[in-house]
Amino acid sequence: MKQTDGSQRPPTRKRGPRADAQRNRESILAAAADVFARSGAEAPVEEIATAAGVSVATLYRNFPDRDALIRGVGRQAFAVARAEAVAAVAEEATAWDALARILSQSQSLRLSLQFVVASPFARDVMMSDPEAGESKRGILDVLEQALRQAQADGTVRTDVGAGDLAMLFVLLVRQLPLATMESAPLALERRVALMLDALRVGPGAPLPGRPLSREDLGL
Amino acid sequence: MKQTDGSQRPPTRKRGPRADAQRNRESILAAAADVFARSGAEAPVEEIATAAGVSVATLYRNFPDRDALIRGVGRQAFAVARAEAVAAVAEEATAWDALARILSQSQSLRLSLQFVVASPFARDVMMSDPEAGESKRGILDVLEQALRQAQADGTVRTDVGAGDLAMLFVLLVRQLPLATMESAPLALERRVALMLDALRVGPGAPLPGRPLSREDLGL
DNA sequence: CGCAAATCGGAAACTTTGCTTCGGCTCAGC
DNA sequence: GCTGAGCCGAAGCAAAGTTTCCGATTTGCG
Repeated sequence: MKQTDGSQRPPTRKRGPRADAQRNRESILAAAADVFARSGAEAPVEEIATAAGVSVATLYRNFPDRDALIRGVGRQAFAVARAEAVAAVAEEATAWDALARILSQSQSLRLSLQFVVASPFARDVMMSDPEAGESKRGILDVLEQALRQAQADGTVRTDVGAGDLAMLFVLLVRQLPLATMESAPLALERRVALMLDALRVGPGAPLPGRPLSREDLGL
Repeated sequence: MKQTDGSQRPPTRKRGPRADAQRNRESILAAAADVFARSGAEAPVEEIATAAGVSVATLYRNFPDRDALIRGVGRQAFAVARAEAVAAVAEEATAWDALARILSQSQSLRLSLQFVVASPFARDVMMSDPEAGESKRGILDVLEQALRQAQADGTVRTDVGAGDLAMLFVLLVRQLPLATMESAPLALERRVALMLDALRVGPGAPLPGRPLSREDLGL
């Protein structure tokens, strides 16, 4: 676990990074978030560089090593996830609505949870980063409180905890290798909807899309 | 995709395999099923050999290459899974009971589905094996019919198909890397129970064990 | 009991895959 | 236009896994 880091240095002394370099840094970050979300935190660096439209060497200029890249992406994901969770709680009428919105819509939450529970490597990196730690705590506090509130409201079954939530979510959000790529996003939506239904007390809503057949999985 | 295969040749000509060799072959098969189930179909061969208490070279004597090993384990898993599915349907009173029993108890079904939907590699191997193909079809026929029947009985929601079932199952059955290893089996049980609850129409049963907290996942 | 063939295990050879660095070329910014 | 920050292709490494070799051991039968 190295402590190197790709953050822009404080604007003391010297010029800042060149404009195109800055642009590159951002598209790397975006591409990495994307690739990590889809293929897990151990996705090869080259895939990310390609997705970002730069060469590996360029990626390495911005992030000295894998750790730094993970940290960069993770920090951002954590921060955004927290903001989204807070916003959902503030804006939705009920705890259940907030929970449902967060779980079904926050890309950043998916990535964040993937980092801390699905990948031992990313987990180590993020756990040793104080800044990320704070965001992480924030996310979980919000989530846990929303869950408790929803349970108190009687909308969520009381025999699940925040740990169950995180676990289910991480597992269900992974995408299967095959499964006729085009229907993948819909399939994901269905799984999450089903999970929410499973958590909820009382009758839920019908699932989006149509039932998946054997053929959809190539069976 | 090679076509080599480790099956015992027909008893024509020559002596059969030596007794200890036969024993080894079986413990390799068992160990492999175990390791594949836990770590996925791309688990290193060495891990399997160790688990079986033999050396890699010995493993390679029985199964000329990775393909052959996968095929050996897969065929067996498919066959057992089909038998278990058939037995469940025959012995349980309702389609729902059969479905629940199959999904929550069949180790072989887990492995089988993992092979065909979770691992591109194993999928290729198994898909190109005619013998396995027949078992596979058998499993899915039984499963699908049980699902349809349960839906007709009004015990399972009608907006899911066999594909959804397979997908959910495969995803939920994977075990997370961390999560304080000792509680892993229980956590698995909870996930499957929750999934069954999600599929079922009307009120289900409480989940086994206790709610998982943040701490259970080390968060 | 003793031999020959079958089998085994440790270690070496080879392959693959992903990470990281190098060195010359290019272009943004003054 | 100059100049250094920044870019890219390609090469150098390292780790991990697969597969093969070969001398040592064991089984099964006479």
